[in-house]
Amino acid sequence: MTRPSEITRERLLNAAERLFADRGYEATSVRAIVAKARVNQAAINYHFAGKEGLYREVLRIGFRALTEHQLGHAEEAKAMSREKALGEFVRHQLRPLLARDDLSRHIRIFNWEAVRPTAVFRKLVSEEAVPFMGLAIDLVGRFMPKADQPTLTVAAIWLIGQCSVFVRNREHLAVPPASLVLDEAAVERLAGLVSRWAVAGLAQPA
Amino acid sequence: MTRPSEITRERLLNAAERLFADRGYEATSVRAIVAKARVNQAAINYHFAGKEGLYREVLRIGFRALTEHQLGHAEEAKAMSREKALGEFVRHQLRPLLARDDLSRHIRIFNWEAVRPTAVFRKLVSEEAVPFMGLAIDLVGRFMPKADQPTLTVAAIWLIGQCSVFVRNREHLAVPPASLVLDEAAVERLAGLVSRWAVAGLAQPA
DNA sequence: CTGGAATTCGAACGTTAGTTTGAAAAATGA
DNA sequence: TCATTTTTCAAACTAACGTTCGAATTCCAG
Repeated sequence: MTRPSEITRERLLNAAERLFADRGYEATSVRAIVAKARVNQAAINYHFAGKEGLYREVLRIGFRALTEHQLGHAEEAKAMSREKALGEFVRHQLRPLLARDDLSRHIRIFNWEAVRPTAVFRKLVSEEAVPFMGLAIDLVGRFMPKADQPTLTVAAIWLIGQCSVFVRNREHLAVPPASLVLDEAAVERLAGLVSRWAVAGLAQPA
Repeated sequence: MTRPSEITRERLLNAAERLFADRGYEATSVRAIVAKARVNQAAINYHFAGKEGLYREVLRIGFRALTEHQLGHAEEAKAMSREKALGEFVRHQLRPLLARDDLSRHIRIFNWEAVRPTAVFRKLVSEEAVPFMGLAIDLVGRFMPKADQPTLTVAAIWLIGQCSVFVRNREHLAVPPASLVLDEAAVERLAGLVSRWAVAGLAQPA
């Protein structure tokens, strides 16, 4: 096993993750990736058998990281009150508004996929079980113990959508007519507002 | 004034609107547009000075139609109870889930812009006053008479986002794990659910 | 060392994108 | 009708895209 090529692989994955998070899959060219990674043009095809292969790998890493992060907090969440648990969920979803870390980038990439799912993504979700939606369904289920499965599914999507609208429109919100300032305090307030609205909506008698 | 070319113009606008609504701006090629419109390749550049010019015109038409439609219902809305008004707003936003008419296509195009705003779109919203957001702010203001402007803005975005998540993810929702059937009855139920959740969230004491 | 495998490299390939061109055709007003 | 303008058309152009290629280089076990 020879692997000094690991450096090139790592550089490509790192550069690609950032560019895919910022611009989405289609708008990111392989030339931009190899330039940012400072490797040769043909490196992507050699190491990942093409742009799609590279993207698949980035998605896989994102999946793993996200579900691990969520599952890691799943136990704690069960111990919290349902209101507290929902607040944490919302705060986590709004994270990309401020942070520029790995987790935020993963969320942003999946936000791209929510708009125009690539074939790569579709295949991946069908192959790998995604406990993410399951977590959201469990969460809303604590507010609606008597609801049936379709209603819970809708409620979970509704909850996720409430957060993603802010994440996705981040650039939009900073300029008029919205003119939101998105500093740390503002995001904290935002998370508080959304949580309270969501709690009130879910907790009401059906 | 000579204008037998109006036919070509109209055909281009019609074909372009449908393709832009389905695939977004970038993914729609001029060759696909002229093929669907059954006109010559160079027609777009002759009549609209390029793909961007055509898109700008489609956006302008969409803006006008949407705001007219909203303003047309603004008077009626004021006469309704706030709950009824919000229900109508939600139902209108969810319209593209079922219908394939002009209005639905316009909404879908703006849903594309919500994800990756084009330069054309940015310029247009900065030039033309968009009373759309104002309507949503007025609506949520009826539930939160004491809230300040930033909170109202956030609330309006929140409300719009609740609907757009379903519109945007329509294809996604039909397959597992969500597996939603989106027939007329289901959309009606969905609008009812979202309305009630939103009302409960907004109406609660701050 | 050293020979064979792994990796890097620059150049080119074939395709598709939006746009431009200049001549042909159609429409218009005098 | 005729001279002029407007509109259509087929073809070519330039740029960017993802990919492929073969030679050059680097790596590592024997």
